[in-house]
Amino acid sequence: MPAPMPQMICFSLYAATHAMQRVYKPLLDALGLTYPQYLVLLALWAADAQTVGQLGQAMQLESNTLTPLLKRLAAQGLVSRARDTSDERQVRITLTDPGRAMQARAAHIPACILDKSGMTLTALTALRDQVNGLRDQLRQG
Amino acid sequence: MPAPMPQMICFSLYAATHAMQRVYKPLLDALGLTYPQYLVLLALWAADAQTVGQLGQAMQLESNTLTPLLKRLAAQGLVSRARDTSDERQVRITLTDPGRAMQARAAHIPACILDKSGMTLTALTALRDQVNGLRDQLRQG
DNA sequence: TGCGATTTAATCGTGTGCGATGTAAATACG
DNA sequence: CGTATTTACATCGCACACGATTAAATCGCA
Repeated sequence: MPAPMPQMICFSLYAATHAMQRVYKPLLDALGLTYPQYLVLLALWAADAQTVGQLGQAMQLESNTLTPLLKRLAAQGLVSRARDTSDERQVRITLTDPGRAMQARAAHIPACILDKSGMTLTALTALRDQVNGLRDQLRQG
Repeated sequence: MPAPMPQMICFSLYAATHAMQRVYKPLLDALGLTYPQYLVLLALWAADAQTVGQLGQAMQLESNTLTPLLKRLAAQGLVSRARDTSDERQVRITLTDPGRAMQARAAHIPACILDKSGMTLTALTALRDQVNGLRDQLRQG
């Protein structure tokens, strides 16, 4: 697709993101998770009992996307959704026992991805930092 | 989101792609286009009269995604869809006059994106090549 | 204290992505 | 030839993303 640069970088990110998701797909299917659901669980494994808004800030998503996704995670019994008692506007998302147990069941995934990326950890880290830099520029611009 | 590397690069791409689409959004809204629709038009501006399969290969998308998208472009009068006379299984997508005219109406977009990226053309090119390299590795792995 | 403004989620409609399946045209092969 | 297989696209269902709107709780401030 010959085109001026900005299109090429945007298509590049678009295609790489889809390619990445396709690599994750079979691994996550075995756990009954989608890619965004997995990302939310990662956030909760790092810090449990976050509000919808906090998760939204971490993932850069609004409640219109997160609410249905979180309801599906709750329907699977991986998280519980409860209004915060001190501020009933907020809904706090908490891992259940199966939700915490899922972390161990997903523990092998990072190594699989690193393997399939065909890159060294160092190169991947450098690439991540550059992509994050672009993302931050785009956010504030 | 503290997590092992592969998650960080995957989330990095995920977030950067969304950030990129948010930058394009207001520019494309003015033209009545979505981001994937714009990418398809870019492909057609580069090479007109492609089949659904050829577009799918360029975009790495299947007909289940492209068919409805192309129908919306056709409904807007930007492309026409016609069975290939020599092989009726194939549907050939051809730009209409308004579809070709759209190229001029979208000509200012690349400069806007480059500006908002806050990066030099050289840096953006290098980043694109790295991301494409990762994408290719993931595809074949 | 009371009432408007703000904050936080949820809901609704549209448009992708994608697995699974269906259908018709073209091809392969006995 | 005629039938099986393959190819190319379309259809269906589900799960994101996201703009716009709504509803409830909280806050600010007279």
